[in-house]
Amino acid sequence: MDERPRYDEKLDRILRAAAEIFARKGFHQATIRDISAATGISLSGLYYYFRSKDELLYLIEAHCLAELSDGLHQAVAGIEDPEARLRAAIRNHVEYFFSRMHEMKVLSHEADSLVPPLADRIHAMKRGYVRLMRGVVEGLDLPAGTAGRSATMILFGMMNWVYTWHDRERDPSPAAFAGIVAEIFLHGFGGLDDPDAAAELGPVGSTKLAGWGES
Amino acid sequence: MDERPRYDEKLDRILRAAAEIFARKGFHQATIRDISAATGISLSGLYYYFRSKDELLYLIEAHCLAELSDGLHQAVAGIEDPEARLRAAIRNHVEYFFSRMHEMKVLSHEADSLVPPLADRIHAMKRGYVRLMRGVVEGLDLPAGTAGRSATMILFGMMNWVYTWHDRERDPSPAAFAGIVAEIFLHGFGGLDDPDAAAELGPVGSTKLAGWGES
Amino acid sequence: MDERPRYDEKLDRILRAAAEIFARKGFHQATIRDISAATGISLSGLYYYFRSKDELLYLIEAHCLAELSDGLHQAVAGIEDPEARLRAAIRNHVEYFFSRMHEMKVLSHEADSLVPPLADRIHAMKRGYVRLMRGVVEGLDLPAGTAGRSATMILFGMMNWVYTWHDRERDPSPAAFAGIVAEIFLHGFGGLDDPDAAAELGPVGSTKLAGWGES
Amino acid sequence: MDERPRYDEKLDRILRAAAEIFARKGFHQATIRDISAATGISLSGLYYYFRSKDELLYLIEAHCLAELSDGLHQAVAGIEDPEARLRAAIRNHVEYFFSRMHEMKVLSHEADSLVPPLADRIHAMKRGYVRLMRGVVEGLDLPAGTAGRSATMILFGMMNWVYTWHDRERDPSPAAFAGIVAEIFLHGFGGLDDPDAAAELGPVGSTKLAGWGES
DNA sequence: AATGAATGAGGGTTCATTCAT
DNA sequence: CATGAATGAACCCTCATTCAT
Repeated sequence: MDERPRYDEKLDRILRAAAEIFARKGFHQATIRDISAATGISLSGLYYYFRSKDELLYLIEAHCLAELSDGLHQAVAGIEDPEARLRAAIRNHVEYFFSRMHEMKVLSHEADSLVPPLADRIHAMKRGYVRLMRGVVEGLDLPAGTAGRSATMILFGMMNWVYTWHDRERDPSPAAFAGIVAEIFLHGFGGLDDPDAAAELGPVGSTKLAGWGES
Repeated sequence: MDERPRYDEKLDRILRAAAEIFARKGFHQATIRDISAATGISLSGLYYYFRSKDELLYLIEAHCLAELSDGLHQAVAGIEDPEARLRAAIRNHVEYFFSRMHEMKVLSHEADSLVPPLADRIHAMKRGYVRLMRGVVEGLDLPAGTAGRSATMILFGMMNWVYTWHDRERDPSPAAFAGIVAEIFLHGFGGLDDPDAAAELGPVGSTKLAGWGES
Repeated sequence: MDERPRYDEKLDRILRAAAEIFARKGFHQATIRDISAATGISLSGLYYYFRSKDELLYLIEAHCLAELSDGLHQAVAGIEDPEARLRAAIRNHVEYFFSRMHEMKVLSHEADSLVPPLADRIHAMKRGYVRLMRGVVEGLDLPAGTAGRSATMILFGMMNWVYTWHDRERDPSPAAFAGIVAEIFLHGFGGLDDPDAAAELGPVGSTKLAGWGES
Repeated sequence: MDERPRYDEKLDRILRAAAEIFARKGFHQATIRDISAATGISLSGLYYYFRSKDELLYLIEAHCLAELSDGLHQAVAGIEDPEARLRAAIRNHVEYFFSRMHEMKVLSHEADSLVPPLADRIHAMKRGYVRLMRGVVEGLDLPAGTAGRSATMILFGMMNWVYTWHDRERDPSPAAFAGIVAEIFLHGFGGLDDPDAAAELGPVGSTKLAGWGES
């Protein structure tokens, strides 16, 4: 009576369609009717799978955060070297981000769109994930007094901002992008003269992005 | 005769109030009534100052982009050293961001909220500003083949993401933050053992942010 | 083959649960889901027992009216004295009302909630019952010209209104209430100095009624 | 900002139309569109005059209760004789009831349709009015121990039930009805041989009532 | 330069009911 | 007998916008 239907195939279809629409139009501009049209499920039929539009957003975000956290745990497991751990963590984040671009854009962009009951749960999950990542960052040999929090947030900025500018046909592949981010974060832009990393920076293409990245 | 009123004091009041509300609730969730209540100007009275809610967003964003670009030109004028130019450019961006946090959050967050007629003009201005910044980035001695575009976008991510996590009582001051960003971008996280930059990293405080930064 | 299942135990359970819910929330505010939750029978399973929500209301009302009429016939059978007949009729009505408070509240309150096909049958039954009661009223030695209809309706008002105010912990018992009604109707409020009737008027208690009776 | 527009002519028109519709279809079955159609005011235009459908019901009920209470105060002012006071109080109630039949039906029938914030205010007003009436009832020379509460509620039942059965073409006029109620309540049905009161009891006519009164 | 009053076009959500299994 | 899944038709309410004054 209180339980949602299990995470079955149909719910997954709905969640993916909704993520795509939320990513494209924004949560508040997207309508349940849009999702109905995209899935072929009637307006009221959708409410069998979620209780409210808010809960739909919650389901998308919670699912992603869970996968993201699981991935991070596995990615760093068994790695001792601090830099290697960080590279693995960045690679996990970036590759998951690209593999679930819609969902991650929504997770990044609609942080304030959820309200208290559900927002609290998402924030708790996010806090947990950030804490994990911060632990990895602070595992580096930090100069005394350096604030890991700011550094971690700057790292997230480097990675999460990607949804505003990255063009698949023109910009680096996920793996290359992860390498660049790690290199800049660890050694600065100068480190990029690594010929292997640089070689993966893609050629010029076309884009239809509206944000900062439409240069 | 067809022109909108000049940028007078009252319009400025409206723009600032609107920016605060758009930043807090998001453009689409904010209502003209909210702005009416915040400014004390009647609903219909507001329409003397802008033709539509979209134009209101446009006015806020255009004003900011103009100031941001002007600032950048002045900031780098006369500086020859590539690293010094970049530090100046970063400092200009970051300090303007903090001085107009509401407007810059809106500019960063509502990139897709404008539609064609007005969106085009904003995008053109943004493109111009990004090109300027990219020029500064590429002025560094870059390893051959390195993609300035990705590097520039990563730099913007480091800076613009700040609206999601920065807490004035807890996190670094604008100047300190600008220094950290420049240092990481140029020499990596290791560079932060610069005692002067590190010293400015603030102590722990309280925050009520909902995004990635609530660690 | 086309017939609804007989009035079996399970239907009775459904009817009682529905009456309680209809009484509490009102017919139109109550949902079939409420009844599903209250009975533990699935939404679609309920439709084996009734064809529509309207029919459900009909079944409740028809059942009550039948019992009410049967009771009245038996109550006055063999009584010759007009006043005694009236007292018996009132007692039957009041005691049945209290014994089936939910159903009788529904019958009293939802007179307009049924539509033509079913409404007609209920109205016919109600008419029959009212005619019976009116006959009893008019059996009294009436002053010439006095309208029995108005008097009968006033008597029903005295009795049926009870669902809006009566609090079991505070107000007279069904038997006492029936006595009071009969006394007032026959001899007026002055007649209440009958010590036996008056003695049964209950003490003050607590109530949570929302209507006229929450004094 | 918090105040509703004054009780002007247009609001009055809306309230009367709404009362008629609420009386006819019931509060929950009536739609705002019904009211829009009946008044000629657009759906959204109506919301300039009330904040919600609930508040609309509240406005109707509060207005009536205020007039009813004021009327009662004036009706009994300066009358010393207990029976005369009661007759005046009954007359006020009954005549107001008939003059505002729709509103009073709504007030009587939709006692549970309002929810906490607004319901509380209505209940407080109702309680005040009932207390007034009860005071008048208890002003009679009551036999020791007689419960004024039950008697008062029975009196209200005699009067309020009228909306379920009274047919203007067939049943007594308001004044006559008030006289009958007073007579029965004071001296019982036998008192009706008063030729003057009895003379006003109307002849038989047709009715389309669905309740108990369609005899 | 400003506003009170009004509106058309949705948007999220509910609900009685059905039907394949 | 019983149910999980689905749906069409509404319903309340909101909001950007307009226009007479």
